[in-house]
Amino acid sequence: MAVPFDPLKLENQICFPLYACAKEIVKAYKPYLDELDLTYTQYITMMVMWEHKELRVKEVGKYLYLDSSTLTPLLKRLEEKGYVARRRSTEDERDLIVSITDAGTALREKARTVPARLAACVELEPQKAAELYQTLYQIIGTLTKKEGNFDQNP
Amino acid sequence: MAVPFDPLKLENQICFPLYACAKEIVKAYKPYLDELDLTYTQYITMMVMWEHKELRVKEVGKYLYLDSSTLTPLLKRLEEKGYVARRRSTEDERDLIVSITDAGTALREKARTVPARLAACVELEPQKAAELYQTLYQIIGTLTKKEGNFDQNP
DNA sequence: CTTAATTTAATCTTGCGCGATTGATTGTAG
DNA sequence: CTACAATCAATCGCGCAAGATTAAATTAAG
Repeated sequence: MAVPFDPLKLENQICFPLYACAKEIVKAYKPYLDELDLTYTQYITMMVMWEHKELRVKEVGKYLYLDSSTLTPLLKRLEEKGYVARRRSTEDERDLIVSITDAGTALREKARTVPARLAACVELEPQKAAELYQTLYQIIGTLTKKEGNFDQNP
Repeated sequence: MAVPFDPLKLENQICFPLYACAKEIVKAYKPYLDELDLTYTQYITMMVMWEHKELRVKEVGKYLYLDSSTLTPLLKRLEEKGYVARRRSTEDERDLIVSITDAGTALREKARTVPARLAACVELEPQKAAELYQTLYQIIGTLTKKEGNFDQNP
């Protein structure tokens, strides 16, 4: 009665729940991020800007694993909303420098309660969360080392 | 010297590595799926079709956590490639029935080696993979039970 | 039987995400 | 100093995702 293991069945995939879970989490953020008029990607971009105040587009991309084709239009939208400023570097005009504005810094206060409210939705035990965190970064490390060097210190 | 825990720092997020990891995995699939002329979403859709042969769009969506606004154009593309057929149900003309074609079934053979080749890229220990699998489905279950009833038996 | 509510796929709009290309700027080799 | 390579941000095309709306078909209620 041994049922042969089928590697092409959806339920035997490890990648599918990862894909689906990421989507569901982004969806869970939506009501909270709507209050801030941010999408999820804009939100994590603001996190990077809250921490670093001023970065080149390239550096933002290193933190988020995104490139200019995604970030350029996204940063323009954040600029329209008034949360960041964009200007060319005078030393090297190829670089575009993104910096946080006062409105961007103020937005951080409005965002303070978001992580806790989301955590309440996810209801994940701290130990499992820690394991998940470690495993995910291990996979990211394995995959990004193969192609492309993601040294986080530019 | 206690550094206060900052819930708005990117490195303190559990959701960000989930989001980034899902993206990197889809990227890792790309070279293998390019050989099949499939995108990742098309690939998991084909998995559902390989298993079930014939489903309504609604049912495909239940398995993949996707709705018609994503699936309708995607299934049309799979139809253009010749891997699925689309027809209205005669009993209930609201339902559109998707069925696997011979070419779709044949594609399964070409896809057989994909899971193993991807697993080789990810290099995840079986025990960690099992933990990850369990945790992800736990989160998906928590999030999808809040809004929307995802009973997989229609 | 007729009207109203429900279900379903399709459509529309917005915003990623990424591969590929472009164009401007800078660095380097001869 | 000049040609060539490298490095950036920006652009383009395509394919998701998801919310909102639409239109057709079916079911339920009066």
